[in-house]
Amino acid sequence: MADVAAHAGVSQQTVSRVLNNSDAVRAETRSRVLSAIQELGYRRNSAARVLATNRSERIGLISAYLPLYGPRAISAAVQNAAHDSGYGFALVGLGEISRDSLSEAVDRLLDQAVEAVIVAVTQRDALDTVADLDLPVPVVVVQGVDADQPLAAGIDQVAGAQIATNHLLELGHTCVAHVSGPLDWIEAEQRRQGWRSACDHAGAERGPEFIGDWSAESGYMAGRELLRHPSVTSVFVANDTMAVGVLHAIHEHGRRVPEEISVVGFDDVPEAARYWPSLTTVHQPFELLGQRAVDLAVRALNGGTDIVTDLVEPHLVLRTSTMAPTSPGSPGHT
Amino acid sequence: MADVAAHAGVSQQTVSRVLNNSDAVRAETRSRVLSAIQELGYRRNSAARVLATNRSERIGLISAYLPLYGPRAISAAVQNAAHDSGYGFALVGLGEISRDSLSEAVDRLLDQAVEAVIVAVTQRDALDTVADLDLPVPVVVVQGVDADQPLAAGIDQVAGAQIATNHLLELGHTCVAHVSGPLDWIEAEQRRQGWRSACDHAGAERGPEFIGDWSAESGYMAGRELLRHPSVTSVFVANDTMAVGVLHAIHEHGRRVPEEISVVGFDDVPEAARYWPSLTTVHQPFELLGQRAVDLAVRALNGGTDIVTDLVEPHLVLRTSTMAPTSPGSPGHT
DNA sequence: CGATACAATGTTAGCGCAAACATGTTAGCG
DNA sequence: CGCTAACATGTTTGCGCTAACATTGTATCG
Repeated sequence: MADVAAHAGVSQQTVSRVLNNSDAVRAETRSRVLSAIQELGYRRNSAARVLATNRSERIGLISAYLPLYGPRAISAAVQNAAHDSGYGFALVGLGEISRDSLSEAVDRLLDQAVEAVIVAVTQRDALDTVADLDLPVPVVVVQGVDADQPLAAGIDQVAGAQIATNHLLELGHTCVAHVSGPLDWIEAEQRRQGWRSACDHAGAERGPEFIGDWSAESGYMAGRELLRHPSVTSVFVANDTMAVGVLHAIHEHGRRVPEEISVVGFDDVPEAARYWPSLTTVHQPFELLGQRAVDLAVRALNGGTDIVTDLVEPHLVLRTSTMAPTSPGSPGHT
Repeated sequence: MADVAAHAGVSQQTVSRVLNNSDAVRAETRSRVLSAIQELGYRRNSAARVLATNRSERIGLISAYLPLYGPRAISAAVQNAAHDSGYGFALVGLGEISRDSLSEAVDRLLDQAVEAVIVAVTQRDALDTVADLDLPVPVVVVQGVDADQPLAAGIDQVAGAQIATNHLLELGHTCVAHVSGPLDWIEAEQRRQGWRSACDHAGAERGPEFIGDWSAESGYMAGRELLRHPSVTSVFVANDTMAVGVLHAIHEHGRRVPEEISVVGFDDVPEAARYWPSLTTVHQPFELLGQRAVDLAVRALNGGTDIVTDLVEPHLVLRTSTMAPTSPGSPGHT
């Protein structure tokens, strides 16, 4: 920076002012400095800047299970939103969920001087642990929003599950089975709760219930179990990936979707329209969620102390894996 | 740090020595300092450290198309490998590929003071552009490795495509069609080349060829075209996601996989075993690739100037979407 | 037993930048 | 024409840390 200053015939501080877009610099001086910068290929040292200002303009995200579609989509959305808000972004993925790994994740983020932390780990005890850790920066919880948490943004999982289940009920199915995610996930629990309440509210029978681990393989296992209940004509699966497994099991058993069994997924992964058959599913507005989460963080950084819980609504995407139940023997065709 | 020093009754420099695991500190002193750190909840300021040492111990990754499985898997693998090697990790994803966006990506990484850059953008012109940018840090290219690039690690795409194609040929198919990715992707081009050379080498007919964009939708479109060639009994699809679309098209047309048409994918996504039918595909060892890439970067940082191109081998995963061709009319069953 | 080495610690300086304050320079006014 | 205000720029200082050198204490040796 001193070199640039010398080259432009100004003081180092003036260069700093140009770089920070201070308006106390004459246009002519500014351009002289800018061309000196250009000429020397100067690049500001961000470590020194952070040290001097004590601001990093970076926010951090802690996420677990990044191979899964949901966490991944959230991470991408938060990154985009942070960038749009002029913040840098640091991600740390969690292998397992424990007090130690969470604490290490937080350490890594604080080492990177993040000004706020967004937590996308939707296990109830993980959230408690983080609250326990008592961070020196604002913490925003994203997805898996439960009660009225301090700073939280989420997609309404219960509503999403109800939409999915109601769709099946409105088609005339009298019994809806469910394949859930691991129940220590808040999302899994809430989707299950939405399914239950929709069935109960409609006075419909709750079909058999299976617990998976979000993987296609677990969906397949659940699907095989499901097929031992020949009366079941519809199933709400808690994510699209498990739905792939369920579909596989059904095909393998020689039964037809949707003629004999209707299937609804959750997530609307990009391939969902080309699964076989094309999968009716619940679409979650992750981009919006990311923006909301970053907004909350930024607001907290700017002194906002309001206790906000921000819930956005998912919607159903109708495809061909669902239809009205047919009486046994009357085929129907896609 | 001064507080800690005062609290432990030592100089600030001794605290620094403890934090840096210098062996010139008596054990008793060390523990006294450590407990002072504990007590005060002290945390080292990394910006100051970076400023003083002029080392960030961070490497950066530039990746495009992160929603796709391949780039995503590479990114995760590089992150893990970097962490294992004691390096921090900064990721910048690219929306579009252009000189400007690449240059901005590089800027963002250099702003984060990365010591090396790994480029996972496998478009030929993008690589040229990056080479052009003339970075002040080592650059490692990962995947889409072509000639003998300076520092590069990749998975042998040609070999992978040959394995896939040969598998079909060995089953007795006399004609293998191909659905490729966008041909400006080095990987797409190399997989196509592998398919061509395998066919030619075996003296087999190259079936019709379609160009997709890696998406299931494009695979579906390609599949529909493919079905207008009723003589085709096998197809090698350049990734699993497009294979989903191809399978969808085939099912929709009322034809059976693998009895009438065999399908091979590429990538071995986690769901591949539960697509319908279970998809034979080529598995890429991404974790290994990430390690190799980081190794190259670290070696370059430590003064290694060797011109290495590191190629690892993929392997075929046999599932049920492939079988020997049957003469028309003789069904066969899964 | 004094010289010598080495181990443990302290002291000083500077990394590159921005905040705060000091100074110079111009225009506007009565 | 002299004074003031507003603007443009320069100077000084310190952010928290480590490198390099300086100092002290302690064992070792002939």
